[in-house]
Amino acid sequence: MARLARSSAPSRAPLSKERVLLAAIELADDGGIEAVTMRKLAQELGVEAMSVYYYVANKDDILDGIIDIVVGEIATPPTGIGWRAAIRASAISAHQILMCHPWACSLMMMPARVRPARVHYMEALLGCLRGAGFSPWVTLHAYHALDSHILGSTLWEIGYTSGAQSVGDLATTFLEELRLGEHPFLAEHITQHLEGSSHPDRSDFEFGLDLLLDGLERTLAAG
Amino acid sequence: MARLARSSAPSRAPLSKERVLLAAIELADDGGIEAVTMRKLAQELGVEAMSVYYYVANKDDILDGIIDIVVGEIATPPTGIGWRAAIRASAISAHQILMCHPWACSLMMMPARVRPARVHYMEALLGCLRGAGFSPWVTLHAYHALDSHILGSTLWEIGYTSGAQSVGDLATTFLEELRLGEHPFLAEHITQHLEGSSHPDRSDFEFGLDLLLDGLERTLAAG
DNA sequence: GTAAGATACCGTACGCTGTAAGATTGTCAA
DNA sequence: TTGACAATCTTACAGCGTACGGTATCTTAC
Repeated sequence: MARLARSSAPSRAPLSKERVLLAAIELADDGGIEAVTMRKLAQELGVEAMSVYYYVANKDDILDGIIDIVVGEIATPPTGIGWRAAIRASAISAHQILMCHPWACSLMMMPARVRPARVHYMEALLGCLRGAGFSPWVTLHAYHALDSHILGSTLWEIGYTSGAQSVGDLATTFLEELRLGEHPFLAEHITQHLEGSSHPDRSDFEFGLDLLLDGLERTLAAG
Repeated sequence: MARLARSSAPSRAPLSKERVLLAAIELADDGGIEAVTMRKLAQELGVEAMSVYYYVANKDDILDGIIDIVVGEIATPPTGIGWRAAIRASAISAHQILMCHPWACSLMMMPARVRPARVHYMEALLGCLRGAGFSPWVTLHAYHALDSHILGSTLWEIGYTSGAQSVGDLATTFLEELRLGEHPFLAEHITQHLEGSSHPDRSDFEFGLDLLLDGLERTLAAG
């Protein structure tokens, strides 16, 4: 009878840490990371707030968990296509994934948040660099340069694409508040952003990426 | 009499927006950005919480204000020493300033926070690039690549230097939780971080910076 | 001298947050 | 039937940003 009661009320699947984390991601995708509160999350799951704590230690555990799920979606550098193409593919994958979850970038910036999927990603990227013949020293810096570019550039892109309600609003804000007339180079820069992709072949992101890869390639050749 | 009463009670200087912001910076430097609450801030100023609102619109106004003060400390690219040396000097200045205010990096990542000092900084950097002969298109990407590197690398450095209470703690955490034995490249990477500066001449930060500058120099020559 | 108004600050209150502690219910084994 | 365990809920609390309105002091005009 009790068992039947449970199965006859399928409107609420049994909770699990995975279901909690997936609901949190959905909430964050919809309303930003500040929309992820324990009460809203519980409501989304058809449950009371404190019930969530049976599956997670605290809110930080949730944040750690959801960025690790996102990081897990990033393609690690594939083997057999050369280090440069492999790293390029992985970086572009990371950029794409992070653009789908605008909240993830700033969360990932906190270096404390290193969990299994990120460990796996880091290991793969570092291994790719070392395997390509880079010294441990160059590998250290190359990793950070790549990581910084991925997170930093994506963050800027998110800011420009999702931050403004309309192009007009943004332009007005800049013009009035920031006295853009007195800042011609900044005006040019913002115009470029507002006009969208500035180049047919290569995105903003890829330009900076190739700049780094070129530099690394030359470092490797100079050995 | 009343005027005398005020001047005879010099224990509390009159409030001002500047005093509020400076107190907020001090609070953030000491206890991280989460230590900056309206009540603690007011207490620091010898005042009640709501009094602060006479000088700032809301808490976001404070956050905007304090990062703009920090950005204002960054040296813009000096003139007369060539674009490369100028940008290098400015980037190193930014890195140093941001390392002194560990909370500032993640705050700056939010692209909404663009206020006068940052406008001035952006204009100077963009102008330096354009003046060096870079096209608007390359300048756009160069700016983002440099900005990403400054914020991203500094953020990593902050995480490694201020995040862990002790080297032992950190190593133990990684070893046990992240199964570092199964991740040799990551283990190598972390060891490099824990051993401190990996190169006598050039810091971690400068290596990635020079990688970018090299790439830009070549782009300019190939122009 | 006195009234009016501006300036600077404070008290109270509200709705929100994360979460500690303990009660309650459902399920199953002995 | 009894007890143990797992899963969930109830209640409560301290802290957060801040809306609203009050109060004391200073400035100015008449």
